[in-house]
Amino acid sequence: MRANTAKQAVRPGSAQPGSARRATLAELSQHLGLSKPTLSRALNNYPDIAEATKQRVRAAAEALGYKASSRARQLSSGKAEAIGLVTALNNNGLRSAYQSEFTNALALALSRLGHDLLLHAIDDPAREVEAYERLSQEGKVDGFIVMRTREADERVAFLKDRNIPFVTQGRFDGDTTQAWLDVDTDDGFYAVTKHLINLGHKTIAYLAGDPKIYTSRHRRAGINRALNESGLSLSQEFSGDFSAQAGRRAMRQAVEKGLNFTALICANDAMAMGAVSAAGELGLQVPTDISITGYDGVRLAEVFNPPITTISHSAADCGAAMATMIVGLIQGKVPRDLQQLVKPALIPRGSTTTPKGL
Amino acid sequence: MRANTAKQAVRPGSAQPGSARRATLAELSQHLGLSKPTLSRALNNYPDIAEATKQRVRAAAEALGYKASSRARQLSSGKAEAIGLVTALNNNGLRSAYQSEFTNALALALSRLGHDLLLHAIDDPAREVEAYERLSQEGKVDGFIVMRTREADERVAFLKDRNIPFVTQGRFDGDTTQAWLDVDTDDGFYAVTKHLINLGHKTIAYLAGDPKIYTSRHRRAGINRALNESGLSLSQEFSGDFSAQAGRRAMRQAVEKGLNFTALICANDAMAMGAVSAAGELGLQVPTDISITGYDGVRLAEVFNPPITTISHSAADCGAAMATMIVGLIQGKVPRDLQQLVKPALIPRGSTTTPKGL
DNA sequence: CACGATACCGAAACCGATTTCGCTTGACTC
DNA sequence: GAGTCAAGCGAAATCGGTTTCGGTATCGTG
Repeated sequence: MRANTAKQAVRPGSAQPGSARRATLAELSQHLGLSKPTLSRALNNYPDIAEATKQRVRAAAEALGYKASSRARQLSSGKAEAIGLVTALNNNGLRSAYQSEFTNALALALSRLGHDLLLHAIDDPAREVEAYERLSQEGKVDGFIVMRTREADERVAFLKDRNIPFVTQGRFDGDTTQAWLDVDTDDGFYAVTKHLINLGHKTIAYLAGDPKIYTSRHRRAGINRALNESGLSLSQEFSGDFSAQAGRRAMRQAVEKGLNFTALICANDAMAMGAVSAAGELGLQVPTDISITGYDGVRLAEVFNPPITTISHSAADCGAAMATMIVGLIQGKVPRDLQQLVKPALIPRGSTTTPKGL
Repeated sequence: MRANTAKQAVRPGSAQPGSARRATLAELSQHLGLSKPTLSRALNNYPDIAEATKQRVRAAAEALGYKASSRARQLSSGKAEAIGLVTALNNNGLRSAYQSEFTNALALALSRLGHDLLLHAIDDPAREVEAYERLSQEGKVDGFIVMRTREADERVAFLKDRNIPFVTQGRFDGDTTQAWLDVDTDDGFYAVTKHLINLGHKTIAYLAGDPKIYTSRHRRAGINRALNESGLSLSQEFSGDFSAQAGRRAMRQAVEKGLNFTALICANDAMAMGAVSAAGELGLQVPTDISITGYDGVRLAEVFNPPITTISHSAADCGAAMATMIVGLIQGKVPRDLQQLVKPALIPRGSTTTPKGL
């Protein structure tokens, strides 16, 4: 009998590339002379299996290249081991930068916690809830991350009704049992407004975003708080939809009507960048003629011309935090940090300075 | 006996919100007096089930709110019904905009084809292959989308070896059996170079990206082709890493050495925007003093100040196309469009004009 | 020495679908 | 009227794990 070429011989079906058949628990069982339940418990580190056995099992599993089939595990355990993230296709290429960073962080943190991230995109916003329904009914996910909650959010209503675990990005003021993470937008806009006031601005305008977004009123609240403290009030207000185009439009409107403010607070970076661009085209110098601020901390704002003063928080941190929350909820251990309010930071940059007269 | 409240009574376990227990095939079977296999085949529209029976089954399924458990189906059918997308966490917030758009389109198209998108993020690029291995070994996905292939790509090598279906974004020149989609970068850079030449530029520089990226040589090829046709050659060449910072660095370098060109072609939009920003800070007017071009069609480039002339293609179209390809591969029907070369389009904008002397 | 703990492990059921194989029927042929 | 064939459906196995419920040693204890 020849010395057999150990490694190849050990793993029968998968020597040649292509035959990707992996070892099953039954095979491992036969190989070791131990029952399937014992193997299962050994591999999952149950306390009622002898340490020596565990070692032996683990070694054999390693040698045979055994990896538990997640499909089988999911079926028998009744868990999908996955979290759903439903995103409606939006044409806002700027916001998606934040989203992308957030999503990646979320996926990373989830996988560390033994869960996958199931990304589901829809193009028809009207059928959003349907997506949640399908994913949960078919048992593809154990819970959801719900982004950018709205007032009277039908997604939230649905998930609550079905008792499906979920964490929202967006707070719930009344409900103390609902898990959410939110950015302290109020605080952020207070800071940026204060920043402008401290620079000497007395005529400040605001370009708002979609009022349906939950955080819209927090933005205005922060701004008003800062203005009130100094006995000021908003010189003018525009409304936009968070797009760069909206920023351009607002800027044009402002100039057409005769510019009556020295600083413009924008509800997000995209609109700020749009406004800055338009300002340049309209013969206004930023920041000497007009100061403009954003919100989000989109990386691009940093290299914009001029770089945009903004308020930012770590998308990655938020993603990681929400991952922990949702997995905690699913596993039944209600996290104590059920509701987290993240403080954003003011990042002063080149798009703001003292107003002209000063 | 009272008239029972029909709807609630029909579906036993799920009247009250919370008890999310769905009907199973066995229950449906009992309800209808038909066997499980028959139900399964009826619901999956097999030809050997009477049309009348199908109708009856479908109606009952609808009434009972029956949705097949994807977990069970996945186990018995041996398919994960999911495609994996592994992304290494990168700090490039600009590129992620493209990625996000692509990913969403991919997810949308996949779900239409009955597949899910499993997003897996990793932070250690060295363990990238490990992620592919785990996802496939555990049977979580049926195939992969591999982004931005590199020369001697170990991901590709691994997947090929294991015979796991995958589609790459990035071509393979030799291999005609490998499924890929690529952008005709060569064509795009030819176009942008031609654009500059037509404007009258004779001294053109190039800011390259990571040379390890497969497409890097296509960029240069396109540029050279256009230059050669006009008897020109590159005035200067910089190297960067696709980040906005790299664009700033290159611009500073160029000015320090005494600017000896009138146009700068950047390997992507992010670097172009960085370069434009830096140019402004260095007292150069874009485009009058220097023309700068990008590549990618990042939405933000559109509202940059000035808007960046760039070369673009639809990330969404690419995502959808790749979804079709990978699902086709998995289902064994090798698509005829196994290899797709997408033509990008030149988008002339404000960052390019005729050089100063003209 | 008998008895109850305790530590480890196994048999069988189970999760909820799909798949294989074969069994009825009725219609149709000769 | 026997034989053939297709249409329509069901029994049982299967996918590969986990869970439930016990069973067997081994050990200490009174």
